[in-house]
Amino acid sequence: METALRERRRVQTAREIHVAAMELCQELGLEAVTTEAISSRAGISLRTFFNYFPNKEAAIVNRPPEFPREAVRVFTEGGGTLLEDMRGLLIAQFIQIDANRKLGRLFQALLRDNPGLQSAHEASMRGLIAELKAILATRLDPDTDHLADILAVVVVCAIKKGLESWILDEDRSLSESIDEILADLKQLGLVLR
Amino acid sequence: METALRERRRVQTAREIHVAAMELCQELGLEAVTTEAISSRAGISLRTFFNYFPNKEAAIVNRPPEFPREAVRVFTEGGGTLLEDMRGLLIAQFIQIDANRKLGRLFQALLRDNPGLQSAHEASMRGLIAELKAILATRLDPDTDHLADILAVVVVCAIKKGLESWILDEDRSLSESIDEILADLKQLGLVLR
DNA sequence: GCACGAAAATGCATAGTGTGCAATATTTGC
DNA sequence: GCAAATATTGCACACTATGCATTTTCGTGC
Repeated sequence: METALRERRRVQTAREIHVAAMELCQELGLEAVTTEAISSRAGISLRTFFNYFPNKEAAIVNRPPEFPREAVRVFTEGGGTLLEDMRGLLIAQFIQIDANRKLGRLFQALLRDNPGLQSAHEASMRGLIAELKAILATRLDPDTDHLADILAVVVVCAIKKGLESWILDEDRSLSESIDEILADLKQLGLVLR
Repeated sequence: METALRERRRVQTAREIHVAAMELCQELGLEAVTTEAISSRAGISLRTFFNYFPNKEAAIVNRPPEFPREAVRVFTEGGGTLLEDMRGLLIAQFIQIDANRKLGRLFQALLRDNPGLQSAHEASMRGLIAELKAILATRLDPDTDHLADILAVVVVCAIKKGLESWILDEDRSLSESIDEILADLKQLGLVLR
């Protein structure tokens, strides 16, 4: 267990920086936040901040949670249609966000109020898109597998939309939002015919 | 015509900065390029550089050409299916790029070789997506108009893919690439059913 | 032509960013 | 406890980006 503990500590530190960054952004607005202030609140040196994140935007945005391995396995082996099986994948993903609903809500608010976060957000989404692309590729026929990346973009875009409406609305249930996303995708299929 | 001349001059200066930035990026790689060097090569002061662009990435990426007004009008009034009429829109857009094919090719190469340009590129694409969203909204039924933004994302993503393969391949014709884009979109419609 | 005013370019000062490097501190396996 | 690996930190430094005051340029009306 050499790495396991250190790894956990690193994750913990990254999280503390992330939370400090988000709080400061909420209090002062993105422009007024400095890496210095973030480091100070997180209880680390400025230099250490840059060991964890390349800039303040990245610290605020952090990374979206990965798709859970188990859900990915079920999806790749899944027996339903693509969209049906996607439902399980999305639920597994959303559950992780739901677990930190408070931070999630805060982040969505920051994103809405600070346009300067968009680029960093999209950068972090690229990772998710790449992941999803690989997952989708396992389910696509040889004649449609070149669509994997564009399909991944579509789904992640839909997820973003779903998150926006879900996380800002207290009364919205998880499955409600997901079914809305899937309905949108199905409808998109019709429009593109 | 007080502004017209000045406006043209501004556009010209912006273009000179843009070209200088691209050349330097090609010669030295993104990391080694400084705003100072760009300004110097463009024959302006560093301070003036920041009157035109917020950072070096933006100068290299510049902005994609807008959809030509006339083509937009034809599209919104168009009598064919969505995808059929989109063809005209894409052709009008690609023609503008074709007019500066050399710079376009250079830019695609820079984008491929310098991952640090991705964020700035996507930022510039957001403008195009917003534009396209508004255009598409004019053609969508009330029951599908909430799909305008996701549809715009899909199309722009397809355009990006088309550009990548088109602009890097000497022998590829404009309409060939566009038809490939449209075929992809149609196929995507099937996959999403 | 010429003077006026708007727009653009510039110089300067300054706060903030991000990285390399070397020194120090901490943790881990033994 | 000790040695190796890993993490944190301080420092120096080059670069980024902006506000502000000044100068330059240029189109306009006389």
